[in-house]
Amino acid sequence: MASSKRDHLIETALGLFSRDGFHATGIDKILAASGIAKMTLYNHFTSKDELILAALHRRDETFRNDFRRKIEKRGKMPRERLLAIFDVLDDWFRGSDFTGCTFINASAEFAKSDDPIHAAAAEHKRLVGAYVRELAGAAGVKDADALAQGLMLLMEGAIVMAYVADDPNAAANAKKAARALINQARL
Amino acid sequence: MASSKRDHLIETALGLFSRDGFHATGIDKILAASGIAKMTLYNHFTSKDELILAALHRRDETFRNDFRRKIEKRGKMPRERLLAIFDVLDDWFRGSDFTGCTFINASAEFAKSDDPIHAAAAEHKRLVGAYVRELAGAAGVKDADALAQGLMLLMEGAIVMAYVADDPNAAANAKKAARALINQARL
DNA sequence: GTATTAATAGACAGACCTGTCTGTATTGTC
DNA sequence: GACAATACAGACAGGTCTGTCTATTAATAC
Repeated sequence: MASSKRDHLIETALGLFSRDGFHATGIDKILAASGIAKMTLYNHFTSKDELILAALHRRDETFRNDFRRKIEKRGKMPRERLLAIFDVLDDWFRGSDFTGCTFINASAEFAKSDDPIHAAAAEHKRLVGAYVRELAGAAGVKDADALAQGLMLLMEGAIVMAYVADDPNAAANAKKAARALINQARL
Repeated sequence: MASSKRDHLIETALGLFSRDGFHATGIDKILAASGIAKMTLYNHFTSKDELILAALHRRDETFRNDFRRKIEKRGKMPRERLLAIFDVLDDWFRGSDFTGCTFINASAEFAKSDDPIHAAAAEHKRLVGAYVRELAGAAGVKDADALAQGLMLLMEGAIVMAYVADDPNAAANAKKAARALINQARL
């Protein structure tokens, strides 16, 4: 309970950062949207960057939890789950609140690779990749590393094509390519 | 000659936008880096957004020209060229000035899909996709559309993994997956 | 050589940004 | 009901941003 304001700030900030971008979202907008006073924010976070990091951390956790849960609900067999990835992406892309990958967007705005925000984005991708690797491993293919890397590329590519190029078939196309990769990985 | 200042502004702005981001690059930085007066800039462009659009247009042209030239130098056979895509990407990623895809980054900062800047990014991806489709068509596979879409996903995924996740093998991994897609597309 | 055009430096307005400060009100705890 | 912690509104400082304006200088054309 001690951190209900903190939570509310993180959630509000995350929504605005995702929708409008990080630089385009000022502290004042977050305060107005959340109805929280400025000093309360600076009581919980030392700076805007720290709030951004907290928001990304929150997003990483909820994203990966939801991702895993939805995939494992859609398929029981490892091979099904590898393909289910792209159905989950499809749902995500088609949602009215789809604003691309917040981590890719964060990396774009905080370009230096040693920026903590950029590093948080890299870590997110590493963790998602580890989960895909886990799924590929369970599928018992010959080279699970290579398959996982290939699927990860298709996933990230699908996000970009859906968001930047506004391609409504990005996830379906990626699923088709993923099927080819999985078939080729047999043995 | 009439537009040497204009050219210089575009080149300077493009470099700073790519390296530091669009919002993080103020007009004054561009002026200082180019040694051009503010009124000269606002004589050639009505606003910063218009300069951004001009810079993206320049980047689109040079990128696609270089891309095509390098690919067609690396391979003569259509199938070779499809794979050469990923060698060209590899060189790009390894360059010391690699800052991700300027268009993906622009989309992140100008999130609204009806923003002219976002639209310019979408158009760039469409044009690159058309070129890949052209290469796939020349390779005489069964479903050239599907192959081109699959390769495009791998390309965009490689850019993201190289830039966001700092994966030095992104292009090589993508090439491996591309080979699998091409092999499966036979006939 | 003179008229026109283009570029210059730099001040300026007005808006927005982050982060600090003050003094008051509200909350939860004992 | 008293005390401590938390949150409040809102002013404020100091900086940055885009875009405008002015007055001067350089280049170009006829």
